[in-house]
Amino acid sequence: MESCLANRLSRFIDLTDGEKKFVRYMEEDERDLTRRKSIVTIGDRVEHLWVLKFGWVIARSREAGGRSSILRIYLPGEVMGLSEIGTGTAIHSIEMLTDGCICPFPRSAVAEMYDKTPRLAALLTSLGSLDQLDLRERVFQLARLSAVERVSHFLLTLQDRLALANSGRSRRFHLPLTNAQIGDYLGLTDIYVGRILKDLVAAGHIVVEQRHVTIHDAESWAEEVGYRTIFGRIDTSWYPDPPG
Amino acid sequence: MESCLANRLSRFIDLTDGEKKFVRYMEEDERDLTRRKSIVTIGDRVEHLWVLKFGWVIARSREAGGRSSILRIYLPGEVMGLSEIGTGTAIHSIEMLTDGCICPFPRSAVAEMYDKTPRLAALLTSLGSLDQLDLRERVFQLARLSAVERVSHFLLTLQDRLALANSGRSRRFHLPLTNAQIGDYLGLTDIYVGRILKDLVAAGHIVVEQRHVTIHDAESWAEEVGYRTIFGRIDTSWYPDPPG
DNA sequence: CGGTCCCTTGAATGTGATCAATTCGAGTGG
DNA sequence: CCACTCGAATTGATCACATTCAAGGGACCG
Repeated sequence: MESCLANRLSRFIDLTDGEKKFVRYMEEDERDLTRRKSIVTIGDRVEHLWVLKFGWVIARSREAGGRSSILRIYLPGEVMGLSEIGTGTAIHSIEMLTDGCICPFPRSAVAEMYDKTPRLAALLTSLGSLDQLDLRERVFQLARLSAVERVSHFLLTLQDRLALANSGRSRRFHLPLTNAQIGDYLGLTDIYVGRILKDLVAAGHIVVEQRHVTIHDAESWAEEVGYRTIFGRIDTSWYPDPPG
Repeated sequence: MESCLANRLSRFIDLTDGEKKFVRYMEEDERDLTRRKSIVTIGDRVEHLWVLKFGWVIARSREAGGRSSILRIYLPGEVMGLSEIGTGTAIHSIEMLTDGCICPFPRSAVAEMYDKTPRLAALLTSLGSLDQLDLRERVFQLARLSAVERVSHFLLTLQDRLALANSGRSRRFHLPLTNAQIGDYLGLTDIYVGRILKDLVAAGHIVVEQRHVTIHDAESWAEEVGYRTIFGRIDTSWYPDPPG
């Protein structure tokens, strides 16, 4: 099974042959992109969704006054473009954070899904709903958590998400973001992010070397900063039966 | 047409008879609720979606340390529960902000929609996508805007959203939120919200009396604080054809 | 009348931003 | 092998936006 989407979706439901075929069709097209390469520019019409095969991708808002923030970090296996499907126009940009590979498939394929593979359609709806939960958590964090808490939650969440992507939690992971980008994600300045990371290292929570982070005791750290994972399983009980 | 959902959906597509019937079925059940009445408590299983017929509703996150924030304000005609559909479990609470009326319909009805009224399913997907856009904008605002800008954007956005709900923009509207609640929505303290509102009044942007706000010159104010509406139309071009 | 809820005002405090200078490191070209 | 550059991390000093704490006032309601 070389399909990373099938791989990911299989965590939730056992795909039928028809569904597998459809997934393959969605991943038919494949594009390798290099770091900083733009996928969507603000104002673009968006006629596709994308599966991110590997690499990291960010969605960013740019606004007046040079202020902008990173709205979403996409990890391998995730579906990109769900927030643009409604309007068909990008109000945020999407670009490669690292080298990587994406599989575009037309938005109209979603219409087909309703008919041919309704469970996949339901799954896509569920993924959109998870994106909403993540955004809500971020709203809370930005609104009510201190800078230290935000950085801590950020790293702990990343560890959890990477565990999902790589099917296996590891204490050490690659973090291809600059301090400035972390700041854009968390609503902080690059300088302050640097100071906080230094403090966290001093406190013995993490080790940082060459864009790699090692988390020492995730459990107790999570406890300390009030972090709890939100990646509960998807509930498929309401899904329609697979055809055939 | 007394159905507010049908009313709302009709802004996007002309409903067929079959679709109208389905919408009516979704709104069959109807519950009047009073202010502060809880609809969903954190941890609840969520087997329904709801259409808000009238009144205001808020989704709130509660966390350790008494800190919490308001994640979503639902206005009449909007669909509630889209962020819970994926996990089937509430990690945020939902409660009435004012007296109002909601129409619950089972999540399983969505599965039916894929088959019977795929365009409604697509519309629901689109609505979820709009919710994402709104959340993304809020992430940006919380991350990068000053308190004055946040309050300004908040009021201007509300005016735009109410215009959609009431089909008609008006300079004056009811704002059933306390300063503390506005603060929970914007990541500020009640006290500072009060000060800012006072400043905005002094600057001649708004008038506030008895929980009612009048916006003087929305255009120039929006210009001044860099606000732009994100409520672009829904793009239905990819929707499947209606059956029959 | 007391009680609750909400808004208001003032003064002090602190978290995180801002500004500016330096250091570090990887890559490049001589 | 050594200069050079460019991007990023670091450090110190200062500043300000928003919070916190505390007290008082107004509206509503039993």
